[in-house]
Amino acid sequence: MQLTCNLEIQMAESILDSLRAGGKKLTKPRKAILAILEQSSLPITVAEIADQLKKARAAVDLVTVYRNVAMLQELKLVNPVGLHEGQMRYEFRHGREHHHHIQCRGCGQIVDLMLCPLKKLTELIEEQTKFVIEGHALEFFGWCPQCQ
Amino acid sequence: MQLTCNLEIQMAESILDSLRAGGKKLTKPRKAILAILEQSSLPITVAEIADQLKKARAAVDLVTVYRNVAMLQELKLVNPVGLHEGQMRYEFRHGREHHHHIQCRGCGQIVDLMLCPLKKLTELIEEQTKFVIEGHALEFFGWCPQCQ
DNA sequence: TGATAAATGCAACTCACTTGCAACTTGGAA
DNA sequence: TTCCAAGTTGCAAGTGAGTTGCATTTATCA
Repeated sequence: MQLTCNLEIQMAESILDSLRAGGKKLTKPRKAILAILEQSSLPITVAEIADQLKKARAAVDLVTVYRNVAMLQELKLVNPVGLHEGQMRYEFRHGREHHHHIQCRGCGQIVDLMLCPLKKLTELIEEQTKFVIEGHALEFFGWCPQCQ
Repeated sequence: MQLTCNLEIQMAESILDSLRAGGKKLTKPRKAILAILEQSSLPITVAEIADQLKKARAAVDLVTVYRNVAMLQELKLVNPVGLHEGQMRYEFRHGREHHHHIQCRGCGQIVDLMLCPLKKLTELIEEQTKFVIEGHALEFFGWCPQCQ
């Protein structure tokens, strides 16, 4: 029976630096949460992070996951992804280009879309509205090949 | 003291037709909810609809507002607008062009953006992913002139 | 090694939204 | 005009995501 926790992965130095710069400690629960986020190729929910930690025998309280995700968001290490599902998803930022997502209305499957057509438009909107734009959310919804 | 309810407005025939076609009844609470939605120039929340009805001396239970908004969404008479505030907003569709929104991170102010750059991109994504795209959500976040 | 600031886990809470059900409207048929 | 079935409403109670308070624990650094 496998009793060791295999979440000890190599964390990029830049991430550790960001944490140190923010006066954050590298606790065991925090390392495990960071590992799950880094391993996940698509945005995941807080509950999913907690579930995976439980399965990996590194159970962490849901509250701790919420607090860590909020902290990582403040440090801009994770992006929130809102797909109008009733809960938020989060994805690691490190080493990934700015992108968007499409989700199937049938099975819920999420696919990365490695594109963003909004740079020019952002400037135009700033000119017209006098807002200073900080970010945007763009998601597509539809039906995947299997669910059509 | 004003005792009459001034929510009796002229409802577009097309809306009434959609309701009839769906086997829906035109109850007093429903008419009042439709009136609030039609009068609102920006997306509003369920709680805001209920508040406005209370002020107009036409109080309707929150549950009834939720149920009506869900029904209007199914009939495609209102659009959901998710600004990641912890609650959804809704806007009447009738007589308004497809558009998007920008919200100030300071004061929460919402402004309509009468544009959409996503038609061509949607076709491209359908080609590449083999999804059939049904809709998209695009919101901008930033700081309005007063909050900068 | 010891001090201290940060982090954790638990319990209890808030708030958006949903569900079950009995009582009440609406709108069409008799 | 009256009656009735389908649809609708309001209330109470429930669900589920996310938050808060607080006592205990842990990482970090002098």
